[in-house]
Amino acid sequence: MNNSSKMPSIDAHTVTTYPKAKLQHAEIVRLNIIEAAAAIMQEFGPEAVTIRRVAQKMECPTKVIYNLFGSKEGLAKELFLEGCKLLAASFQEVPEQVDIKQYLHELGQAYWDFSQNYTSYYMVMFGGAFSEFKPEEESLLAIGTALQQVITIITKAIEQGIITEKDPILVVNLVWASLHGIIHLYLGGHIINKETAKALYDRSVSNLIHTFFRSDN
Amino acid sequence: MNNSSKMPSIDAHTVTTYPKAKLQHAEIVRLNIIEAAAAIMQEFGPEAVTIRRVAQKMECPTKVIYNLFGSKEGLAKELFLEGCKLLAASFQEVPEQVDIKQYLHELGQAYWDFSQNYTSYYMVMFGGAFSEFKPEEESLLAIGTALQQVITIITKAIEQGIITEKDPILVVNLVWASLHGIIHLYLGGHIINKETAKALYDRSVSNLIHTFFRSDN
DNA sequence: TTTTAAAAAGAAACAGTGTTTCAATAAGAA
DNA sequence: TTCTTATTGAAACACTGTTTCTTTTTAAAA
Repeated sequence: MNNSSKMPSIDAHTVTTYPKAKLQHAEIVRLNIIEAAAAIMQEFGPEAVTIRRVAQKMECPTKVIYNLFGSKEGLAKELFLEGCKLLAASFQEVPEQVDIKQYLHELGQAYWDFSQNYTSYYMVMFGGAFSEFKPEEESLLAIGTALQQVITIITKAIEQGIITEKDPILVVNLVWASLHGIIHLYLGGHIINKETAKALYDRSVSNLIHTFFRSDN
Repeated sequence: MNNSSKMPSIDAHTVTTYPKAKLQHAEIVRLNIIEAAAAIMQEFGPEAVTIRRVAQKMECPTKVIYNLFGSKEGLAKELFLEGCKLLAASFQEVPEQVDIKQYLHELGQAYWDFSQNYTSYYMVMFGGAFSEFKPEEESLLAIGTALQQVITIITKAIEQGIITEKDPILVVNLVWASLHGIIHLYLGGHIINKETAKALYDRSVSNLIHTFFRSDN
């Protein structure tokens, strides 16, 4: 019985369908709409996320969504940020390794897994699934946060002198872009076979690590 | 005065706006529609290519386009194939170099230039600009043809033993995907600055060549 | 507590999309 | 010339993102 705080007994994730919450709980409705949109997206793909469909799932008029998000782009941005959180969480689940190379291999694997387990999010974030949405400053920053773990480990490797390149962001961008390229060509249907794509991916991870790390060991 | 062949004196690129050509010159109309779509796309971007707009430019009902292409996807495919031809031409304009490494550098530069000079085509071919279009067998083959020049030079390098990896397709895919990743992140707004993107690109080209070629020279 | 002004609801409409229908029309073969 | 087949071209359908507008509700002021 933890209904202690200011809000009356309303659980955002169970009770609050739209009409009961209304404007006094605008923030809760907002979160529920994002949740509804995410659910539709994950089940039917990003193209299935239409304002009307989200409104229907929320049993509310489309106007409510426009009041809270301004436009579809506004809702898309929230899904983008949600995806960034999920990616960050995926990286954080990778246990830190003493062997930096091994650690990077596993972070690379985590990135691949994310793209396969959350394909819709990946396409929204990096595949342009919502063509109306282009990442602005806040969204770009969220990607930076998600990649923080990778940036940190690369920076550490540079400080330890096992990576000769001085700019960690440059290294991260080179690695990120290369791996993204394979994932994106696969998701776009240019690489037909998943095993082929994964083999390319693993090979690319190895090549990249080999490129940036000193030759010995 | 070269109106010698079977067709009466009709120049596809000047005279034949839609109503005059009609079905007796269905193939000419077809080509004109592709041309009109391409013109709209290059001037206003892929999202501006709508059936109605193309039909308006051709002064014909939308039905004609559906009769000739079946769907918007059918028209998108033609633009895709058109782009493949342009990419192939871009590669062919690169003079063959005796130094294979140098040649690859210049082919890499040609790929970058193509993405910048024909951004709309690039987005249709590799960026999923027409979400309804996914490349099928014929389209994938057209990409292969466009990349033929690269495949050939890689194969030659393998035969000469200056690339140790045995599978030329693997090498081409790794290079292609990596470079595509950078271009795509740039076009998608994830890399804000063009100079940054180009620097990343050049560095990636160098890294890739260094990875696959024997260490000496 | 009553009045008043602002804000949100909720349906309906607008402008656009890809696509299909269907009468009127034209084309090529019999 | 007649007949059958295919094309025309406008209109409609089902969908999209978005906006308008009247009714209702809400929160603050008197």
